[in-house]
Amino acid sequence: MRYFDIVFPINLTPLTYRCPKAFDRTAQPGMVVSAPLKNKIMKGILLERKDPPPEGAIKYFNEIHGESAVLSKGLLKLLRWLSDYYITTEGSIVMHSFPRELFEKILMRKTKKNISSYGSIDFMDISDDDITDITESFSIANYHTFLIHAPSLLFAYSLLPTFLKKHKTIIILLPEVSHANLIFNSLKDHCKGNICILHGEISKGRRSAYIEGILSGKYTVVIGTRFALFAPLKNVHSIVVLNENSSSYKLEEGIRYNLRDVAVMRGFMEKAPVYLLSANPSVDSYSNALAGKYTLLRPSFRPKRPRFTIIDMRFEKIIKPMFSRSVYITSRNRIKEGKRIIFVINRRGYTTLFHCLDCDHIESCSHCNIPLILHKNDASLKCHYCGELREVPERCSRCASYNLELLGAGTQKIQEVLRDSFGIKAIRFDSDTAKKKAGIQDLLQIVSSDSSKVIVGTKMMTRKISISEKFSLAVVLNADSYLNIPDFRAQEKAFVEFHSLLDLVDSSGEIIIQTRFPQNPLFRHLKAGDYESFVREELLIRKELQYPPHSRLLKIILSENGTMADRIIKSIHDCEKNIEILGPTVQKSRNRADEIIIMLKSRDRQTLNRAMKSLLLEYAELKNSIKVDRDPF
DNA sequence: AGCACGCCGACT
DNA sequence: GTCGGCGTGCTC
Repeated sequence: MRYFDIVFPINLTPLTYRCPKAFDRTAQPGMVVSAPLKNKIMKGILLERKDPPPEGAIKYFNEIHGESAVLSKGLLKLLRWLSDYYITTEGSIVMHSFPRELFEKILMRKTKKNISSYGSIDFMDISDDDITDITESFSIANYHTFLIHAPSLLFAYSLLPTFLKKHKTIIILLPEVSHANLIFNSLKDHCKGNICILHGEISKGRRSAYIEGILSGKYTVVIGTRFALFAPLKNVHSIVVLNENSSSYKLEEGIRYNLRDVAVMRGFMEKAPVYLLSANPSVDSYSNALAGKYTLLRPSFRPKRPRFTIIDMRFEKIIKPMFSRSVYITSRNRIKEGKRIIFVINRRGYTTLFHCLDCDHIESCSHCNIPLILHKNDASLKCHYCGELREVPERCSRCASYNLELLGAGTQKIQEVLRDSFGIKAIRFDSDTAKKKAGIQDLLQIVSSDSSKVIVGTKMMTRKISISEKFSLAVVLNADSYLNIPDFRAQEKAFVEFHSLLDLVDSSGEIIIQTRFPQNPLFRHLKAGDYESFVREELLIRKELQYPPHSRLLKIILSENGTMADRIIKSIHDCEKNIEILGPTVQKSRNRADEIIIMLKSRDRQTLNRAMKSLLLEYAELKNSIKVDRDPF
């Protein structure tokens, strides 16, 4: 008599079933079967069962669908690991992350339309001499993680054709849908119809066809976002994670894993090499490379780069709001020459502070307690966190004084300064203008049209503008807003933000950064283009403060207020001495009720896992209001 | 007492 | 996901 565990795509641990005699020879883990569950027949996946069957009556499963296993051994192992590491049931992982097409009827196939509206990029020619380390690594047919530090984003993308030549079955991950579409289009000509794309915006019909094609062996190259990593390929030869540092890989809903870490784990389970690829590697990955856990590969190609200029705002004369003398003069000259310029300011709206000169009161959001931003177009004060709108007051809401001043600047204000100073109409590119009916595609169209020379935008602009656009000058007007956020990754994020401007500026161009903290070592390393020194210095600071990667974090999110937080803290305190507890704090959210956050910090992950598992047992009746975030951002 | 409704836990 | 048990509250 054979027994199997079956995992159903519902939040449930695997359940044990008997294998009917007729399937004794054919049944194997990874197959899709139907089994009775609560008077219903439901589809699930067979898992291996090693322990003797549990006591009590055990039902038979009904039938097997398909000829062979749908999930490879590697994917099954990954499933087990995910449920253990992220402390959830196997069923919930299958429900959230595995293709639904494995269980549902394949929908009618629609005529396949190509994605054409998203454009494509021209890959650069890469000389074999520049990437000998990389091509040598191709001889490895076992698990190993390589971190490729590419000299530019275009170079990183341009490595893909080389990978496709060497590896037959390959998963290529990108952090965002738009990137995935772009690279899919660009790679199609390099493949012989064996490439498919999977992400949340692919229509159901096409997704079904792609999953079916992956199972039948038609598609061996899978490109995409989260869905692509769980593609049911039989044999994975290699996994490539592009822009591995991107925070978009970190999920903030459901099971909050970091796709990059899961990709490394799938490589391990499939015995396949994993390539993390970025022009700005994360400190986490880089430190793994320095520690010898990953192998660092650096192409010898060194492109000519634009130069960085750091402006010390403590001593510079400020001519216009946010415009130092140097920036004012340089931009005036470039505008005269008809050059293309981007201004980066990390704030939309008009002014950031509505400030009373008599009582120092700053108009703030009653819900989120952060300053409201003046939006001149719709004459309102807006909370950028919860979106609350308020009319612009004539008098201070605390002391009723008329003596109000506007402080700080956003994209609207900069647009106005550029108009008044240079008589030009700059394009505004932020989430306000991207949301308008014209939409982001139109905005990108306008940016690429020749008439648009000067653009003012937020971080969202620098991420969306294609790397085929080039500017001769980029100005970061308020660098300090990146540096002074209370996050142990603030320095790293800022470095990436400034460094990634290199991809948008001509090699003969210039990047100017205005700061009141020019002594920050980040700027020295940025100018020298020496990422490794930056990381080494950053790692020393994090070691001193015991932050990751020198420790592990685990975030507990409680959706129930009351005394629960205190009780939980006490339980952890009593059972684990090696865990540092931070909090509780209240997390305001724009679309959910307030949440209570408790942060746990420990040297090793096992301690955290142990504590969390016993905690969830102890508070089993409240498990629906306790969420866990491993390695939070 | 009888029945509709909603919440919550169990499902092998 | 979905069924059934159970408690609540309303009606006959």
